[in-house]
Amino acid sequence: MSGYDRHAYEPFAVTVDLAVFTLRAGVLHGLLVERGEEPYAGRWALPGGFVRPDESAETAARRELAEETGLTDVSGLHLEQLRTYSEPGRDPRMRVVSVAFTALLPDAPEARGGGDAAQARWIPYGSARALAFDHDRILADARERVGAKLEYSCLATAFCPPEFTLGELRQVYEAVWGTPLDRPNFRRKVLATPGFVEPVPGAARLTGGRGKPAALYRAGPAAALHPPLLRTPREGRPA
Amino acid sequence: MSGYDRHAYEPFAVTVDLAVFTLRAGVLHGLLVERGEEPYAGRWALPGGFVRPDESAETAARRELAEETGLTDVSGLHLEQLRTYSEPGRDPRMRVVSVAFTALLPDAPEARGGGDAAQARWIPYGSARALAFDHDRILADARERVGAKLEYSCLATAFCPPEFTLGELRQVYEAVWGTPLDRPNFRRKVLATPGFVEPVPGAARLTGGRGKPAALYRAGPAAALHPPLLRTPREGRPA
DNA sequence: CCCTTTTATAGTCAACCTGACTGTAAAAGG
DNA sequence: CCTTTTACAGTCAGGTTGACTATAAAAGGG
Repeated sequence: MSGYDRHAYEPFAVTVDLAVFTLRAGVLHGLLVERGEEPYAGRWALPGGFVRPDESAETAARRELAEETGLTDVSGLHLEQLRTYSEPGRDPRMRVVSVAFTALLPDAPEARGGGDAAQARWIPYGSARALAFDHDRILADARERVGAKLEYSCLATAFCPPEFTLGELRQVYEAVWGTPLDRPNFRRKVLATPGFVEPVPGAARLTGGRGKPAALYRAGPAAALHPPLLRTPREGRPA
Repeated sequence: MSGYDRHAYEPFAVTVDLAVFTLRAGVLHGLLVERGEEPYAGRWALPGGFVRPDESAETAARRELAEETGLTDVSGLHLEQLRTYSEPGRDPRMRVVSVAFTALLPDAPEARGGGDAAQARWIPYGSARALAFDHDRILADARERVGAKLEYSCLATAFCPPEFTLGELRQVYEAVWGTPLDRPNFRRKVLATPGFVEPVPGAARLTGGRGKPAALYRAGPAAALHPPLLRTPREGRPA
């Protein structure tokens, strides 16, 4: 903060923007709200809002998340800072610096357009284009970050309910990465990672759809995956 | 931005803080400035300053980096957003939201206290305690991030001059991770990763200190490491 | 009620990667 | 000249991964 005591400073508006993801029927969805006013009236945008004077960005993000999803308890949800977007001109009205967050939800309560948004809705990722402001880019950055974190962290369980099958966990990876994974290999890898998942002791089995019932698991205490679960490297980079 | 059009907003001051790292004699150093005024007068702090109205945080960070290091060309240096710190009360005078950046320098020009700081100096990481504001935490977060990125990216070359030996590259990993690495295995791994480094074609050899002269390499076109170069997992997490 | 489809789970096998280690070469310093 | 230091080549066993086969247990359709 060398310029701290010498230069005059200009005030900025500070907002949070939320890239909220969930899985519905094995497809990655993002939460979007329809704007009611100019600029970008009628366009879809990420939920978010101003940071209040007594809040940190994290606190504001969690408050907005609760307002927008209609969930009464968002304390256990995964919420993580993505990055801050501060280009001049990203908001046509004034100078706005926005701290973007990524949130992951296990199930998808139908979004009630809480707060002040006209309406909120879960949209399959990729089917919404031309969002307001620079929200297309924020959403893409968030998805990329989530995909990368699946490789070396236990983040995937944040998409799952408290008890889940390994098939559901695999669907998280497949939906976010957009690649099918080998079932037996995925199973072996997950079970070999200490602390990733732990079996639910009771003779617990679940019948969701067709095939053989699957054993239930809970998220384990581990936060990181050692060694990581890597996406197939697209191609070797040529020298 | 659901609250965008309904709630009044409060202005914030927006600053950038820089965690600048370099290697001197194989030891990780951070760039710190001594504060000349209250609060925290006389204490060490991260370099940084206010974001100007026509700047993005990235632009402001690069400008401050040039001012603080005295380098005439900082365009090629690695500069990356770390995260944003926004706790109320992190600055006793006013509401300041700070976007923190991490920068990596190959060599260490003796820091001239450019800009407005009383003086700027390279301090071995870990020997400076009780920095001003929340800068201890920012610096620790930055080091952790750099250590993690060394695993799965080609970031290490950002600490090296344009041409370097594999020994120098290995010292980067050892200094940031605080662990000695096996020389032959490190060499094998780096050379087996396509695009990480490429040999300097001329009969290029360098004599730095003692032993056998080493071949010179340049940074290659790759940005990511596949598969990653992992730190030894400290210990298996107990179930 | 049988047969097909779907999913879970067990297991095999070869290729690859990694960590630990040995050996040789080429310089500097005493 | 001998020791120390660093670079570099190579070996070897164990672990991990990707590809693949096989079996079990359910649902759905005829």
